[in-house]
Amino acid sequence: MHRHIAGKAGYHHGNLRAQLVEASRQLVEEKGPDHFSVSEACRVAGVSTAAPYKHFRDKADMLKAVALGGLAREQAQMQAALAENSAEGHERIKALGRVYIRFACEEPGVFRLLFGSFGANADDPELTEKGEANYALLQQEVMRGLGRQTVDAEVEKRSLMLWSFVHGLAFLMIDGKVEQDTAAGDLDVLLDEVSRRMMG
Amino acid sequence: MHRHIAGKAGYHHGNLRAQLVEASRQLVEEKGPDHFSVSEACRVAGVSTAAPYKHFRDKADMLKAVALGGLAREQAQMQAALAENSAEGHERIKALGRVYIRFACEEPGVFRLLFGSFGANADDPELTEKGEANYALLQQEVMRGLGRQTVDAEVEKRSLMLWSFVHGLAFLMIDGKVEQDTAAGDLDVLLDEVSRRMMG
DNA sequence: TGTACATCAGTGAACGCGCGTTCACTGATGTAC
DNA sequence: TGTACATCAGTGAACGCGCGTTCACTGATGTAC
Repeated sequence: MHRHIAGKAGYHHGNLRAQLVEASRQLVEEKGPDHFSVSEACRVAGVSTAAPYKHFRDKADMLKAVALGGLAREQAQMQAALAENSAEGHERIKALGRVYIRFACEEPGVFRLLFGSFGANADDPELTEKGEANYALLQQEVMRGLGRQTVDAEVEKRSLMLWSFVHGLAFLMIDGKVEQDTAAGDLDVLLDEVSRRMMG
Repeated sequence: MHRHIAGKAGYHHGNLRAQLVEASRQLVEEKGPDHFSVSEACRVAGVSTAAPYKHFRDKADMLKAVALGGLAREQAQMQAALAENSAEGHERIKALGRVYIRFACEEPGVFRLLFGSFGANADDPELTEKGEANYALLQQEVMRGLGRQTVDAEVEKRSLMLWSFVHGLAFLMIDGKVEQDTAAGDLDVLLDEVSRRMMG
């Protein structure tokens, strides 16, 4: 039996796919989605460079798995935030914004991966679907907040305004254009003010 | 005399630096800032791969030149927009937003280059300075719009809200999350509504 | 005006590197008898 | 329970590639006399 890394169990450990995804996630986080390499993921997972091709079509397919994981975590965090905030619609929208920003700051590499086509996953239908599902959570809250029954043009407009704001702020923060610490204290104030102005 | 490409004039044409920057700009636009390579820029400029090192320290230095060009164009466009809009403060802020979005859509590669550290130019003081100078143009208009004399905390907050919005929208558009065509028609409506809500 | 010379922007070949992917293989596993 | 065998997840070596950068060089230019 070969041992390379704690948690690996030799030839047939039946776990390699998950382990490669985790190694890839770490690397995407450490070095950014560009600079991710299959070879390095193999090194981290303690496996030969040919091993991934038993589980993934190619490099893009590995990155897609990492992206799907990110979207799943984001969704879970959004749903948790909504579960904790059975309160007023306005608070629920703020909570979603906080999750979006927090996710970007905690996983900037994966957050970047979700945007900008790395490995030609730009138009992958599965990723698009999951991404839109997460966005739909915001749209639902905006709909409720405006007292509408359907996602009409007005709901879409308000949702886009809110998304653009948190998306831009998230990128400015992880790109170092806005101090994360400074914004951390003011973040609540900012989110409160923006969501009020956008939903009012 | 050797001729490789129209516009080049052989051994000492005295123009190579500018020509390499232009070739690099084209490539950054075509392939994105990641995927930019010195070798390819040399091919486009019709010059040996060693030539750039007479004009640039390294790859990062070439990208920095492209970024500076981008910031200069952005600044020029912002100033032109302000010159055309001697009107109400609100209109001037909208005009700046339009420029920001238009620049991102016309030069998505360069726009990306200006954010996210490509070639470790993240904290280059010259780039930071020019970037902040452009942002200062927005802050000035916000200051005027609010009737303030100085860039105080409130001005900074409103400016950041506006920047975040256009920045996020710009990225969502160039990343294909929001239809550029759809948004093009609605863009004015969107900018109008947001700037009103943010400045009101 | 003509010549010797210093300058320096270019060349072209080479370097070492890490990459994504393929290949024939090997050995652990589960199943049928 | 023991054995033969099919399966298939792993190996390790190799491939061709494009990259960033360095090197000794070369030839065009401008200047001093």
